[in-house]
Amino acid sequence: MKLWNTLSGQKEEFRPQGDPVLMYVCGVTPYDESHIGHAMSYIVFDVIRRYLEFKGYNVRYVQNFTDIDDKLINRARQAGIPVLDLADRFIGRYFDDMDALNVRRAEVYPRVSQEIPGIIDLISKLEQRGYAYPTGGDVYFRVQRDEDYGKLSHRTLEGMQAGARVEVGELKEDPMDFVLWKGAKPGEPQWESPWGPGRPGWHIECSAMAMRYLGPKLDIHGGGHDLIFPHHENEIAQSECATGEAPFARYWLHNGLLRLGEEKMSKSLGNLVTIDQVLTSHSADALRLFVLSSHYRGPLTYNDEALDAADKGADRLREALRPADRPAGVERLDPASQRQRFIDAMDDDFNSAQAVAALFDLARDINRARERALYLTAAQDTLRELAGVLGMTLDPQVRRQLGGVQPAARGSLSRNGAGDAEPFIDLLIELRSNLRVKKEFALADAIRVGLTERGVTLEDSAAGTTWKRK
RNA sequence: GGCGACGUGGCCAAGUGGUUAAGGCGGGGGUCUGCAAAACCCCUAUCAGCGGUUCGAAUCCGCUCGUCGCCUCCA
Repeated sequence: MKLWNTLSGQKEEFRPQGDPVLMYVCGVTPYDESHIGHAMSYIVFDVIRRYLEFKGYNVRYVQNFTDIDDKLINRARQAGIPVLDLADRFIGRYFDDMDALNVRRAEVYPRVSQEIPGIIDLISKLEQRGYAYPTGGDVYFRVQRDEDYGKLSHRTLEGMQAGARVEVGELKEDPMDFVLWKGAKPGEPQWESPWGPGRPGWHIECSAMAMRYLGPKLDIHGGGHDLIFPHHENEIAQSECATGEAPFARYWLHNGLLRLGEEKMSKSLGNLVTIDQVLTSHSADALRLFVLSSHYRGPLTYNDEALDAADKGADRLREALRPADRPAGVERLDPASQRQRFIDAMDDDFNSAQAVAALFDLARDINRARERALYLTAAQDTLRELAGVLGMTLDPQVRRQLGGVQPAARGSLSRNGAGDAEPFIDLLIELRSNLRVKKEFALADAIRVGLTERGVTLEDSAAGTTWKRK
């Protein structure tokens, strides 16, 4: 199994240190709703985790919440509520979204606000080793002392300082030095420390939390492409300088960024579509299919038409899981070759696009075999299993749930069906079936047309009539 | 300015030296069906442009054009 390592800039054979595989993925700063760029990232790492488990690894998966941060503090001030209350609120929303996307939970979700002692220890260690210095109430990391600084993002200090946007902080020894501890300002959350009251800087928390829950050497560290610099670069610097051990993480994995139109979707640009909004009109499987139909490292452009297409595709896969409508003969459809294609694709740096193609081909094989009355169950089990590795449920009920489902009601409705219309739809179908038996097709067709106009599509088969939302 | 990525059919998107360039969506034709829907079958590309390397390139190299990302908070 090979994966692309941002650190080396090439594909490498995956060799974890041991069992379980230690995996850390940077989480969100919970100051607002999550958007589909977040969905993309966490779907990608969810699939990576699921695939590792499929391959027989145990995975210890940790994801953080950065619940102390400038934006969070500002938002909380605007809203007139405590910072951690605001964080709690959006952490709750985050879990709702991830659950709706069928993203499996991490084993631990450490929060900065609860990890302060570990952070202070880490900064102290850096200070003792000469990698950190206090000044004006803050503590900075001394990049000049770290010979390897820039190795993840593949740039040099000289190259970065040539950038016009670097501002020289008056108290910093070097413009590229970054803050480990911020001195307290009035009205902000603060903790006591050897350098006076304050709060952690942005990058140190991930080092502290990753090391506390996974130890000084991770197998996989993941996040969005936009975290490579400065966040992950700084994480490496802090961690390796503090422990004296390298590498901090053996494999650095980064997903490409989601774009809306010609720009990256981001909170600061304000051009975002929330996960909640997308799931109002598209299934979670469709969103996953959309994300996984292209390679995780490349950029992906969101548009609603693409999601519509993904919905149709997801429907096609669901369709193949329908039970056989005739008794099967002795001949059996063997899914082994498509299964192998799927594995070969995923083994090659998680090439989910090709894996998805294998799934669609398997679906076609099943549909063909159905017409020839072959034994389908084994192949359908394989399709369900492999789709499951990609986190897709292919739940046949899903098509009934979309449309007219309000976001607020999503949580409850997603468990038990379409809501109020369902019994009436069933009644109309029963009526229509009776009319068809009597060959009163004009009336029967009128019912079908009427339902179609209201977004309900009927499908007749030997086994009876089924329906789904458009 | 520095570093990097990308440009494949109507749309989305795999493929990074060599049999017929995956797959999805869309479109056209057909089979099945009372008619539909679904499914199945057939058709729908020579890979931004130019030049080079090679027996052979979408795939390697150079240039041009275009798009995007990072260098500041960001998944």
